[in-house]
Amino acid sequence: MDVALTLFASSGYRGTGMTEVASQVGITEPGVLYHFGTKVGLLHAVIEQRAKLSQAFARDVAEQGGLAGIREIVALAHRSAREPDLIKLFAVLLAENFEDDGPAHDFFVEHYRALRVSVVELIEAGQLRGELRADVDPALKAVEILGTLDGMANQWLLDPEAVDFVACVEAYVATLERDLALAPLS
Amino acid sequence: MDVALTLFASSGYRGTGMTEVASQVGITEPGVLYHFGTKVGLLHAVIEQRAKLSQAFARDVAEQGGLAGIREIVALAHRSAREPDLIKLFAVLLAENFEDDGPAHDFFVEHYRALRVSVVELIEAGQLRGELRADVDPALKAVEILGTLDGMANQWLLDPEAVDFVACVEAYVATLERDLALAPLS
DNA sequence: CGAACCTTACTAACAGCTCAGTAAGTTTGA
DNA sequence: TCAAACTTACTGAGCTGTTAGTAAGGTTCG
Repeated sequence: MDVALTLFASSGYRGTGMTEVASQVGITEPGVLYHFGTKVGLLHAVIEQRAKLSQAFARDVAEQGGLAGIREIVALAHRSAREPDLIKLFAVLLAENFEDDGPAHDFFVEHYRALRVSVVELIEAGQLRGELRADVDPALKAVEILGTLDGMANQWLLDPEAVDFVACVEAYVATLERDLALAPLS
Repeated sequence: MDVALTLFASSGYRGTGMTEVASQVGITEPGVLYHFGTKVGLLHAVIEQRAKLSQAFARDVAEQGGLAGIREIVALAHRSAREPDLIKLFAVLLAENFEDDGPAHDFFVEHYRALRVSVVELIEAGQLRGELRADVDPALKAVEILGTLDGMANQWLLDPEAVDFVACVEAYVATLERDLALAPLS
């Protein structure tokens, strides 16, 4: 599954053959199919394994709530920068599953809905506590925050020499703190 | 090329065969190859045609400079929402070309560098005019703005029922105006 | 005539997947 | 204790379908 992750991340689901997955683990192609049944089975096994970790982390961040939770995004960026293949996997597979009939379309729909719920809860907690300004729509802000992280990551994956992902996230989080906080800091 | 655009957008470059492109225009596969030589030739023809329009629009927006330019992003969002296939094409092909050896890797690297330069110039113009606050790094902000638009569009493409792209862009642009403007508006 | 445009026919490579068989290890029963 | 029965984890061969691309030939039009 580690091999499949790396190959799916670099060549996409459609672009990787079972023969290459098999040869990189030192067995034959039917040997891999014995364990996962089909290629889609392998895909599901890989993404579900990783998604559980990712969503659990998102829930932990959301539980902190408000400004503390937002500041945790920087830690998440540091962790992500150390695992570019994992970020690439999700970016590549997302784009391969925009269409309704993609092999992981439903997974990604649910995945992003769950992530948005986590962020919405984070913002609402901050608003109730009087920590964050009340005139921002949590639903719209959640799309913005998740989208910004994904979009900046995409530019970093494409051109790591030109884009410093961690620096971009730090600057964005600073903006969020400045804009979302109830009382201006400076 | 319109057919290829739609197919590349929905099935990706790797996922579309020349036979399907050909059949949808009513000729055979070698008939298509006669015009574009290879499949990569067709890809280049499609993306270069559309990229010229896209970059010209970005330059026009950037020329306005400062707050007026930022407000133009809303108009861009309205236009994009009417052409989901075009947005999907670039999102899908970007993800297929993260790797150095992708058939359009170099194009996308240059494309995003050019877009970032346009946004940097837009911000710097506003700062020189005293319209935008001077303590934001234009390079980092450019990655953020382009990334946010891409990332929000991705969520919209994946799940149009759950994500209202135009509303998200309007909210984000409002945030930008509030945060980037030198004097707070409210 | 001759160039533009397209067809039919083909090739070599590769895709996912099935099937039959096998070697090794584990469990069960007298 | 020893062997039969069964499970696990594969291999090798092969099936069917599809891929991009080529070679050669023919039609249409100026």
